[in-house]
Amino acid sequence: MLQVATIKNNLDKYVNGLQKRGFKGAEELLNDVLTLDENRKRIQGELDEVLHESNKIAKEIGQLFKQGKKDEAEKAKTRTSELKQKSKTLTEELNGIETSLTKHLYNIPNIPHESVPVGNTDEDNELVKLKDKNIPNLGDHKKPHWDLIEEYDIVDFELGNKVSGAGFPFYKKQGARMVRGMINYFLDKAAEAGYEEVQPPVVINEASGLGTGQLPDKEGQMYHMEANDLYLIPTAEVPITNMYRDVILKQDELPVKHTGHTPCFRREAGSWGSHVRGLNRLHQFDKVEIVQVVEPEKSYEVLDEMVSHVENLIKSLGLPYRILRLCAGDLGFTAAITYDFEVYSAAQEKWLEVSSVSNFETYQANRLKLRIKNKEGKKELAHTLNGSALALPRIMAAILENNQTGDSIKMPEVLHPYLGFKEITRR
RNA sequence: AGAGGCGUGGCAGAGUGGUCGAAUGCGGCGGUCUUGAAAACCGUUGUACCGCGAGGUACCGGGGGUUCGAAUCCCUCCGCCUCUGCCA
Repeated sequence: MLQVATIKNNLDKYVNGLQKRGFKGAEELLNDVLTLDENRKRIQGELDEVLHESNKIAKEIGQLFKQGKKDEAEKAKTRTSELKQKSKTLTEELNGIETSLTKHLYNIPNIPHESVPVGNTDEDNELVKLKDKNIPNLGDHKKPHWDLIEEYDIVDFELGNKVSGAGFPFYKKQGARMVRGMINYFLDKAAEAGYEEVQPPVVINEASGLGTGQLPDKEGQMYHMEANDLYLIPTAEVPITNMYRDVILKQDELPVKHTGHTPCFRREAGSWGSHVRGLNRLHQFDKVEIVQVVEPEKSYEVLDEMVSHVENLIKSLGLPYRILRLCAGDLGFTAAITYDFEVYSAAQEKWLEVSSVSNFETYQANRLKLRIKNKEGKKELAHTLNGSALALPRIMAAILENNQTGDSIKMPEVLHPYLGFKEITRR
């Protein structure tokens, strides 16, 4: 969430930033926010005065009772009724303004970093790096992964349909082992890079959803359990980042680096089509996430560090990949900048997004009330960042397709120790 | 799930209607002393908002209520503990 004071001091910058995103009516909305804030201050001031007055009288009454001057005390009571009425009115007015103000702020996205390219759709995303030399020539054996998984019996969508529904597959045999192996590999690599492992809950409350910005923006995209008013997490970002909600970090606790594996649940409402097949899009998938909380001055340096961590992971798996800097229009609600990683899946001849790494600057921290106490003892909002390292199903799809030989599917060497086999075979 | 108890500042722990933003201890910070450190002693030490400032307001798990006045009384929600029950 943006800070009112910052909006006020940088109105043009914020208007431009939102317009860059294609956000309609930015100027009007921001002006509304400023007006609401002005009103808030004014009413708060009036209320404070009224409360001051009635506090004073209440104290006097206390004194009078103590001195046994009951009559005078009773008389003083009558003076407060008008004040009470006034404070009630003002409080209601204030609550109304504050509700409206937060609602406005909740619905304003982050503004893009200056390096974010202009654009409206994914076609305007900027290609930062392309490593496609190792795209295999599959020749005669060029089966998409949805055929391969049936042939080798490693993922079962039918079974998933029966037990849960579409988009909830069973991984079987060497497929199940592959999932477990990749999770362990990714977690080990994150640990090597200094990320402390956590295993967070996979359900979150409303406050956490608001904290990282999934709510109210993505309300309809999360599974909601009404009986308990809890949500299934769409990413480990939510529980892990919310570990630091209402926290003031000391300098020596920084940087905060966490990694965690969780299943991720997404309703993907409205995003299904004929182009979505196999592992390309699921309602439940596994992901290893990396999260950092850092000082503002260091966040862009840290962003680069996270980008290269993800890049090294993909490289180590031997997959062709490209890195994109998302254009303003394609940027997530809370992000100031995002790098997407895509791997090339050679049989379906498609680039698949497998990671996105983002800097949220103070946007989440402001909602989370996540602050840093700096050397001078002053508190400032932290910067939060996160990235997928990595999301599994599409990685799996690319490995299966790119490494098929006709008789087997070769596994990347780095995974061998994690799998207990070097290739997937028909059995 | 049922019964009972509890939820106070970084921590521990007083406080059952006014003088309480809150005793006391520990911890933290500053100082005295010391070659240095410890101990001892002195001082200081919550957060947010408004205001140039003086100062004001709010906050004792969350929300609501009673009252001139609430940490204190009532309602409700959440959480924790104990016992009973149930169950990975």
